Amino acid sequence: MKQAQINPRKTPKQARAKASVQAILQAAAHILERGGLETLTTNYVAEVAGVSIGTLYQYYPSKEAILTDIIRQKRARLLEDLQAATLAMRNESFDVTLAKLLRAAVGSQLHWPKLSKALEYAESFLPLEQETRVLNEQINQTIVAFLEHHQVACAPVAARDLVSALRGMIDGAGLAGETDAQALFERALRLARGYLA
Amino acid sequence: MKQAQINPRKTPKQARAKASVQAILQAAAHILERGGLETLTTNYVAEVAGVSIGTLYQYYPSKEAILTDIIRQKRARLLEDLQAATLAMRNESFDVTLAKLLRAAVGSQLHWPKLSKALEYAESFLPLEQETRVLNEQINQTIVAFLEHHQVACAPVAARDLVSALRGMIDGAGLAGETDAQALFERALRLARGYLA
Amino acid sequence: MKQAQINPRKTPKQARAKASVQAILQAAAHILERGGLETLTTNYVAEVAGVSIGTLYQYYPSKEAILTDIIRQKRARLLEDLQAATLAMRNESFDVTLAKLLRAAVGSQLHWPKLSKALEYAESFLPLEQETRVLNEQINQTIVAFLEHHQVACAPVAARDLVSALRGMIDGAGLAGETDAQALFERALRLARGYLA
Amino acid sequence: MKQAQINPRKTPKQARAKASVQAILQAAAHILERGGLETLTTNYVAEVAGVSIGTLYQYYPSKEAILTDIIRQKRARLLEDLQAATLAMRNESFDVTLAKLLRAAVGSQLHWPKLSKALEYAESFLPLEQETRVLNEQINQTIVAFLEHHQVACAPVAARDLVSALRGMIDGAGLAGETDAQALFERALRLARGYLA
DNA sequence: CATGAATGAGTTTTCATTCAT
DNA sequence: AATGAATGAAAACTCATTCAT
Repeated sequence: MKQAQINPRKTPKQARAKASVQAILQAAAHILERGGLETLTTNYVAEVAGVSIGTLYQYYPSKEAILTDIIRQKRARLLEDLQAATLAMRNESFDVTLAKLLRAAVGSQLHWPKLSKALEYAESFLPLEQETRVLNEQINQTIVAFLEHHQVACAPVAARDLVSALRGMIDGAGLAGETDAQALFERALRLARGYLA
Repeated sequence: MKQAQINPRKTPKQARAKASVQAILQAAAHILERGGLETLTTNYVAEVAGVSIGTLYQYYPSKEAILTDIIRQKRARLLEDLQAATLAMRNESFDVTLAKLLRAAVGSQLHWPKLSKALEYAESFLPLEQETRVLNEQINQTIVAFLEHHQVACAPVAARDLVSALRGMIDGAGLAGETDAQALFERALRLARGYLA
Repeated sequence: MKQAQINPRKTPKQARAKASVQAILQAAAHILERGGLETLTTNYVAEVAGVSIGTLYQYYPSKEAILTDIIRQKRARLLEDLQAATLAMRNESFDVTLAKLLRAAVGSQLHWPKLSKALEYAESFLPLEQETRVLNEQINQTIVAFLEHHQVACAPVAARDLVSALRGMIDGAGLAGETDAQALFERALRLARGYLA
Repeated sequence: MKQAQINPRKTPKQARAKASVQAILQAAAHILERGGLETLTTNYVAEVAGVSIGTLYQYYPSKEAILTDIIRQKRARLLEDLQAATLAMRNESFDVTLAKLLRAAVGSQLHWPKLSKALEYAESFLPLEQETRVLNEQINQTIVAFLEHHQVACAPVAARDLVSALRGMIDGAGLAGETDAQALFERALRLARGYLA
């Protein structure tokens, strides 16, 4: 098993270059959503992105680097949403903040279920780069902080349980074809409240 | 996108042949548990199984067929366990049967978390053969029957939610290094009871 | 390019063994007629013949040996027919003997055109064993003798031309789906008579 | 029985790419002429062509695709020659045009007899692509038109007979080591004229 | 910077043949 | 003699990655 270089190669400065990078990431995400990890090949990503394979390798030194970058972006956005959800937690009831958190979670996963599942599986074998590991840690801390603020016992374990259970549940619903975020949110709320009761 | 043949090629009759097939399946499972889907190659499976590549292809026409067969075996065993758990449900309290079900679920997944996760991901892109689809349906029916027997509303949706949430949670715990089945079982119980309350 | 052993391994003496050899040859011929050389595999021949692959190798040391034996049989039968056709040539007109020869040629090829073509192509790369080379030589001699008896100039070349042209023509008709031996025979007669005029 | 993809993969645009494709086709033709179909392997073709196996598969998705393309090229050239031969047929005698046609036929086959035979045999099991089927049809039409212009009865059958008989005869001569095109041409003329008399 | 042709290690898969039972 | 499980060399084919233009 070779250890691929995963840090992005160079930061694009020109507008055209930024567009290429975005096109690559979006193409990869589309491919994952349609066919999963086993259909993700660099040549295909370049083709769908409308750039040459050479250009792709200008910005990403390996296929893993692309995957890692998608994960990083997703995590960064999720962290933002979770932090926004807990921003006012000191002045809010437990239920209100929890609802905000769950809406963020559902929103981040429901509409691209295959993509979510593929990225989740990819995380299990990719050597994530520093930045993404930090993001994951911050996501975890955000949940832990919320739970501890409300005196939940064993907050770290509870946070892990909730995160993985909710991921599973939302993915399951998405793969089964559900699209009604509100309905799913209500069940997620039941799950989380029940577990924490 | 090539559609691989997934039905086993011939049924081994002699004892020696059965041993080969078992060796192949066990080798593949070991490889998945150690390195995940991306390390599963037919040559490597044959090597670990201690058979020649030709022998492997006598019994399985493709890598996908091996994966499919592992999934089928796992599902068959899980179904057995779940059916055993619900056997006496008419004379038992809700909580007692639920506990039996959750013990079966935890037992089936906790000790081979990477294998579980890999198989679960594999299911999402493999065209499962008839038999496995039937097994999955029966597993689902077993849960649904249990829920309906206790007047749970929307039993089908609840069954799906619970199954996917629990799978996520148990995998998450296993990948995090947990091995204490009892502790995990208690949290799983909280999750399930809370959701169904 | 390995030089395969092509002589039959042992001459079957028991009735059962003779039946096995015949079954093998017929199976191979059927397979060639249906799918050509590229579908002829030893395991498939054994399966169609209803014998085990081990039994097949009891009688033929290689795939080439089977092909060679089919060719030998075909050639032996053709030689017989051609010799019968020329038996009375000293007391017959040119046209009468020629007609007999052509009937034999058409009869030997028309009904299994793909088989004929496959064997013909196989001859071009197989190291034919002694016996078959002798048969081919005798076939040629039979034609040459006939032509010389009627004072045809350059009989050896003419014999070769006629044999290969007629083979091509009969195969072409057979592959095009013709089955009317009489009609084809008449055109073959025109071809041969015209060439020799 | 797997159905291989036979359409060329991408059309080479740069000069370098065109050179690669030509090298591949020529290498394959050489290999066929030297050793026949059974010595034609993609790795060997790539080696002889002086390109990597990957390059070969950039342009041809399978061995069959290479064969098909060689056939297509051969047929295209033959059609050109036959059309040139019949261009002035309305102002020429039957014999003059026929001679031109036969020179084209002899010229196209005599010098690469094993290649011709291999391609002819390959045609019998390859699912030819549209373009080659059209070429074959046009070749046939060219002969039929010539025959009909001279009031030959049953022109379609006669065309088929002549084409397959001549192919067989020329191949037979070539495989026997003949290289004198003129001598062969004269015998071909006798054959054709005799048949059509 | 962008392109796309070329590379070749690595995988999958086949099939003639052997050999223990 | 017959069986069929096992073998492994060899063939087909993929795809991440490099590099000349």
